[in-house]
Amino acid sequence: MKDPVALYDELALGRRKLRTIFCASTAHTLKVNEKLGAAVGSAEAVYRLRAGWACQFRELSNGGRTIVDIYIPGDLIGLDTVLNTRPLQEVLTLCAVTIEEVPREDTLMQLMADRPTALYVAWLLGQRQRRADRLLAAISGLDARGRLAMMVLDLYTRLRRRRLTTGPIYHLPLTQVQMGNYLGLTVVHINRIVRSLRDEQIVNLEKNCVTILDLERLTILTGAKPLIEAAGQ
Amino acid sequence: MKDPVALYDELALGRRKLRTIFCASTAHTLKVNEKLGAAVGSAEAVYRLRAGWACQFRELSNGGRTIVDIYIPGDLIGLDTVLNTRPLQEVLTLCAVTIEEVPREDTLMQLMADRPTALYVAWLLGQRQRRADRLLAAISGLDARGRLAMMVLDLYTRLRRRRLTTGPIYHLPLTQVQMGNYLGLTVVHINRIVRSLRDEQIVNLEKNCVTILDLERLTILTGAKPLIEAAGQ
DNA sequence: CGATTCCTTGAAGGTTGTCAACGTTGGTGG
DNA sequence: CCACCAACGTTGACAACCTTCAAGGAATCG
Repeated sequence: MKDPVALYDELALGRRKLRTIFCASTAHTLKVNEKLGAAVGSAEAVYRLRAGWACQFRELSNGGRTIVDIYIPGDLIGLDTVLNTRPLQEVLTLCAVTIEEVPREDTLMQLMADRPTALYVAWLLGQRQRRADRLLAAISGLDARGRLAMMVLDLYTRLRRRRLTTGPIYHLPLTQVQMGNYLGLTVVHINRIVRSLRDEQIVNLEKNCVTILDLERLTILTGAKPLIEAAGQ
Repeated sequence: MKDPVALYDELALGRRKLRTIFCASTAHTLKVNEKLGAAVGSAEAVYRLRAGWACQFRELSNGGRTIVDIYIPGDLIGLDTVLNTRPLQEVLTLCAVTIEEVPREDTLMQLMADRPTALYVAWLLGQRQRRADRLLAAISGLDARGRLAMMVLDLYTRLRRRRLTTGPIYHLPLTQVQMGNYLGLTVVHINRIVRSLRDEQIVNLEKNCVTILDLERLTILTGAKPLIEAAGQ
């Protein structure tokens, strides 16, 4: 890259501008299990989670739901779907939530007219994409233990980066059914895996509270299957 | 949305501008199984597939690969990773390919300074995201037959939209190993599913050539499992 | 022709889903 | 306060799906 420092500065500038816009916007509070589109004003808007968690899901004609992304406080929601014609995806709160809303016409057109914010939006979209790709790789290539380990570690990393947790412990407002929808597994199996990871003193997961007991073994689970490996290549 | 027609027009304008930029750029040809970063100039660039297919993948510390997206002629490559610091993902050609390359510093900064192109880039990023989410939902919620059906149908739809195929038949430059990496299955199982779908006269898939025999049943496979269902809720 | 890669098929075993039942928790109203 | 209800968590038995292992066939290219 020609001038990485300039790019970094410009992204930081875009971030500040965006934050300013959202701070000046109207704030709403939502209860657990509310859909964003239905509860708040227009269905097509961009939101920012000030407090609480949410998730994006798709309905399977099956009847089941697949959770494709999890949002933690500070995340922007709806940037990836705002330009799409049909909203095939929806957003659900995972606990009581405070969100800042900016209606579509006010935001997006203005944001994209200014290079720093446009760059920052593109960066955010890239972040979301990388999360999706990581999840895809985990579901596609790991067994149930690896997937759960990846979820625990991934959220842990994201929370730490935002300074939302300090120790190896955090609040996880997901039911086991929802973990199953996120990881492509059934409740029953999630339950078994949770138990086995607790029995092995790797991670404790109960009452919406995650405690990482052995970070090293947890990390190993996310990358290499506990088989012959390491000689692979 | 306030003025959908204006947005649509602006996106179309951005698309034309982007196309102009790429048409004026240098074109490269690549053989099958070449990595984009290594083969062409700088590792950090944005490409456009003029002819041929490519795929984006992640290495599992396992040794295996997970294909997270498939690119067909006309697709832009690298927009989602260009702003990321570490290139944890790579792009591989699936057949002989002609690509247009625009180095990062020339493109991105200019693109994002202009609203129509910035909007179009955001739209493209949203498209890529939706593909990822669809794949995620399929792998997460469908059995092997459903996943393969979804892949066949998805690529069919994309090719038709680009006018790259007319009848219910198209060229698919993926080996069965690669299909497995894309769908989270093993070669052996892919092979069995391919056979079963052919035996049932739903889709014929041999020699890199897909022939859709029964579009209706194929569509059913992608949505509802062939079990009790439909009474679900 | 040999070498490599890809496709194909069978048998055995493991991971995960399904079904069914019960325990636990938290909230609501009599 | 207690009964009740609903949602969530937990556990066992069994079946289905998919992987692994192994081996051979087919196609492509030097």
